Amino acid sequence: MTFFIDTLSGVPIYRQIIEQIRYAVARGELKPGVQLPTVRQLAVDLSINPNTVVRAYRELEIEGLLDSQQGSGTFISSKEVEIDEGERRRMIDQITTELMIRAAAYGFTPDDLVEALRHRQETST
Amino acid sequence: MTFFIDTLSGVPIYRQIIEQIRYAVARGELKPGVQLPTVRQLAVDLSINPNTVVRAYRELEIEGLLDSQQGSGTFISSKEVEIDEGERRRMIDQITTELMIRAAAYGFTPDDLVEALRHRQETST
Amino acid sequence: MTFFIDTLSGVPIYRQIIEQIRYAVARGELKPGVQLPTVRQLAVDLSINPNTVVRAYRELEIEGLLDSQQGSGTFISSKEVEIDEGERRRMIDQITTELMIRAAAYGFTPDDLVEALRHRQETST
Amino acid sequence: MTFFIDTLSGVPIYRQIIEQIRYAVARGELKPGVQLPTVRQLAVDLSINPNTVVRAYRELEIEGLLDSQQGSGTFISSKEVEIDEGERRRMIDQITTELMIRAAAYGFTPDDLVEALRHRQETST
DNA sequence: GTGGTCTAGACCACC
DNA sequence: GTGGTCTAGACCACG
Repeated sequence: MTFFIDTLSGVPIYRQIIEQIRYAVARGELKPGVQLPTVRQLAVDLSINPNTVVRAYRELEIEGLLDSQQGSGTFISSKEVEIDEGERRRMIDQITTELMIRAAAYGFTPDDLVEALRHRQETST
Repeated sequence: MTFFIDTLSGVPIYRQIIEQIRYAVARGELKPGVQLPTVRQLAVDLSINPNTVVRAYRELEIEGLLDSQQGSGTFISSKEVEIDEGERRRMIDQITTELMIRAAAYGFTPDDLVEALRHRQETST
Repeated sequence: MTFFIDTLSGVPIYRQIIEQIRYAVARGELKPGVQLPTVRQLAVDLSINPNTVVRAYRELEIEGLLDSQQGSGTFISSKEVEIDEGERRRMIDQITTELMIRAAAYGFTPDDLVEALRHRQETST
Repeated sequence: MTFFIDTLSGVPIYRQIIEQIRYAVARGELKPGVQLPTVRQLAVDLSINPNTVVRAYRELEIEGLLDSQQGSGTFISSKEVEIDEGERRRMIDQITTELMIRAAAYGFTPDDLVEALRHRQETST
């Protein structure tokens, strides 16, 4: 997989990595057993500090999404990570809330957001 | 105006204040010349440190949205702050992008988001 | 005399009053014995707090430029205020220093300042 | 770069830092990408509180002149900060106006100022 | 009373 | 190690 890091967004790098891996798994691009880039390799590729990669991998390992095997590498965990449906529900609620507030601060209505989302879908199709 | 601070969200308090004021001005609730709560008063109301309020007010003053007058108080700036339309466009793009990535990390599609937004609107009607 | 107060400049109001009186005296517009507006009158005229006028007058009285006479008003002092020549020298040095630094922060050279000053003189002639 | 703080001038410390950085950038001493002293280091060097440095850096970051990267340091922003020529013009006007008023309060004419500026240039040559 | 500045020191997030 | 945020409390400038 390819990563895209935006150092200007203010979003921590390790978090960007985490979310992109989670996303890739969620949509099936990364299947159980697949090997991820090594810590050092990814650090070089993204021109970032290896510790940052370590931190992202470790957090996903704790979560159960990855399996790090000493000496051989890091892999997508075979055991499906079931996210509790209630938790998932709360998650999308939290996300929409935060972003409605942020959009509202610039005078955007929820309708504007919906339109922007639709526009994104069309252009990326 | 009334403020609502969520200390658990991870969003800095001063930033929450900034966005709520920006929002109130954007939707016309706070008009030019109107006085904001004093630094000390708002600090007491929100049970936070006065310096935190100072910081929020100061940032908005630099931006030109507020006018602080030593000895008399802090007011909504009389000069309209023109937000460049291009900038506003970039803003909603950035917001929706972040929204989509974070949602995708939990397996939500843009359609799920639109639905969540619609649901919000209906329930709040 | 007429006063001009700029509340947006950041320069304290009482200081603007002080400097304008000092200036008027320096160039001979206000001669010894002349009565200044009463505190209340000036406060009303400039739409400011009477205490602000009191402060300006008091500071000039301490300096010896004004004489406040209980019950009758405030007057330009009859005794010439001799400013020590050394002090005057230090004053202009301090002023030029501060303003060269401030101008330099925006990339202006002393030559730019000289030119700007000359331009002022011509346009105001 | 080296900083010089004058605690007796009445000019806030954080503002002195801001102007000296702005100046150094304006005259090309600090180029894009160059790292500034760390917050703690500069605080020690100048014998001031780290928060005061933070405040100066922060203001310049909002302005776009600096980039602060958590964990690595504070740098001169790569993106050139375009100062609008009209704004620059207004700036020197405001500065010279203030200079002339303050000088006039002590009986100095614009010519005296020009002379003082010239004198400065010669002696510093 | 108002806001402005500074200090001292804490804890967190990130690299 | 770096910067980011917040608190507590001081003193000053201003109206």
